[in-house]
Amino acid sequence: MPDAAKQSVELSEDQIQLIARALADRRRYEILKRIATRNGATPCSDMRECFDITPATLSHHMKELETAGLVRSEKEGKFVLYFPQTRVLYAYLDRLKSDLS
Amino acid sequence: MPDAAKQSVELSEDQIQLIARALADRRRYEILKRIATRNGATPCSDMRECFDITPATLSHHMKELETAGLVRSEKEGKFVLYFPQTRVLYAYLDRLKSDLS
DNA sequence: TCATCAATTAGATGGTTGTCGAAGTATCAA
DNA sequence: TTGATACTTCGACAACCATCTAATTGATGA
Repeated sequence: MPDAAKQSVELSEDQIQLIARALADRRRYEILKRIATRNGATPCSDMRECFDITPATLSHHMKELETAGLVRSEKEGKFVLYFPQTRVLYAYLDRLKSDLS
Repeated sequence: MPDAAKQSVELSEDQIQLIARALADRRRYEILKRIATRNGATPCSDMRECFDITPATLSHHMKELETAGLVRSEKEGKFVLYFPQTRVLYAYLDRLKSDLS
């Protein structure tokens, strides 16, 4: 785990729910999995090919993931790149652990 | 963490989704939190008082939590007791960690 | 400038789900 | 046996959400 991922992040109750709901959709889960395991930039186009999904639907899901704080986006010309926000994921895991065990 | 919680549990893709969806509702999250932190039996009646909730709605949520495998129930006369299934929660956390980081 | 490609937004639709009241089932005590 | 209590199931309703098509914005290259 890189140092950046160890920095603690404060998650509000609302963000906890946003994250939980973001993870509760199968497609979003798979998309996030892909972005997370890449550990670098994932272009939007990459996912369109991979998931047999409409651009509109993909855009919707990406917004959900970004609103939840699980990914960050950057524009690169006419493309969009996505980066996993590992700190937020770890903060969520820590929160689940401390709330539910 | 008790030994029982360390035993690994195999979670199917479907169960992953069931758990994620179970956690995605605020009320269910609070209910589970209460059951989990008790670390023993939590009577159904206990939650009715605590959460200002209709019996029907509570019953619905408990079924969701139980179907997801996050709690186990036992009938005690006319009461129902709930027990946290810590192993399942930990299996879910492990899964998130390995899938998403 | 114009055509093209990438992605977002708008609007519509169908399916899912959280909620409740009412009826049903099960248990216990008098 | 009767009544009360604890919970479940049923049926309905409203809100939410994933999905799509079509229209829009924005950037690139010819």
